[in-house]
Amino acid sequence: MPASALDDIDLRLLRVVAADGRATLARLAAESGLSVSAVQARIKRLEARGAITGYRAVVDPDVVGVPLSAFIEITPLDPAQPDNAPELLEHLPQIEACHSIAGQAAYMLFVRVASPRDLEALIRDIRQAAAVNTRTTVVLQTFFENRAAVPR
Amino acid sequence: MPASALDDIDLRLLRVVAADGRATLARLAAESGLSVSAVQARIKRLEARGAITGYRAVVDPDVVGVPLSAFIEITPLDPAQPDNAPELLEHLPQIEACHSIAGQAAYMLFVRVASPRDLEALIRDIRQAAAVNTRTTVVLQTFFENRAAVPR
DNA sequence: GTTGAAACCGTACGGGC
DNA sequence: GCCCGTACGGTTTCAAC
Repeated sequence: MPASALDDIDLRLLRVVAADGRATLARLAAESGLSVSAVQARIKRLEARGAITGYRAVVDPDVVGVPLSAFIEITPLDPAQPDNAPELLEHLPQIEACHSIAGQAAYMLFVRVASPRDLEALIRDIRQAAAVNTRTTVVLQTFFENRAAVPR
Repeated sequence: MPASALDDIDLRLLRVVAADGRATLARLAAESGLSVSAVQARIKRLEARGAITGYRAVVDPDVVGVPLSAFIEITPLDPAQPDNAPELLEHLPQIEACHSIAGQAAYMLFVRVASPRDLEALIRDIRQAAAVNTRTTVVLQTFFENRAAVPR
């Protein structure tokens, strides 16, 4: 796949659409100085190239019943075994993110659950599904998250 | 602020729109069995109630030049001082999320930067801005993230 | 990239349950 | 209260340039 670099207008469009996924082509055109059609062609290119991987509504976790979140670091019980923890854990919808990390643990998960009781059950499920030890850090308060990551 | 609970249709709409922030009212109507007007009224209610806090395009960090991410735990140097680290750090755009946490550290940050060099500079900025110690865990690979968090 | 025209969509309003 | 149908203006789409 080719990789003609993003120019300033692309970055500008990405910044706007990252902040407002429903921005109209007309607004994007106004903010970039291009015509509506030119903007549309660029957006389609950005989607095709994988620069834009999707669009989502941001949902308040509290309102939909998952007010408790936590970081869970996991480490395989047997380092000799093949390690495919991400695949083994993918089916658990409470796991919002899964990163492999440098440091003592092998992976860092970010999870959302309804209650401490559900967190306990989830940790049990994770340990069992992936044969890992866990180290859980409960989130007390979230000051901000989901901030758009398109550098100026 | 009232809080009439979300019914099954609301949750269904949230699930669809969380996965596809550009889903049309027509599609939401088809998937929920309601008319376009009814769906529109519900979406507006969900936005007004704060169940939907916004819409965004998901941008590939690699493509926009921030391929390196990390978790940074921070702890105030002087526990006696008033602790307003989140406000002191808000101006740093590389910080994508800031949570206060239970455990040894006070806050967990998630950051994105272009290079190890930039990570070093960011850590220095954080220490200086908020008068904190830091403990950084570099992300080696992200298997998944941004998974929609609307429970079934 | 641009223009323009047609199809589609979001919105407001009227009405019925 | 919640829902449906319709009409209008804005938006997306795609051809031709």
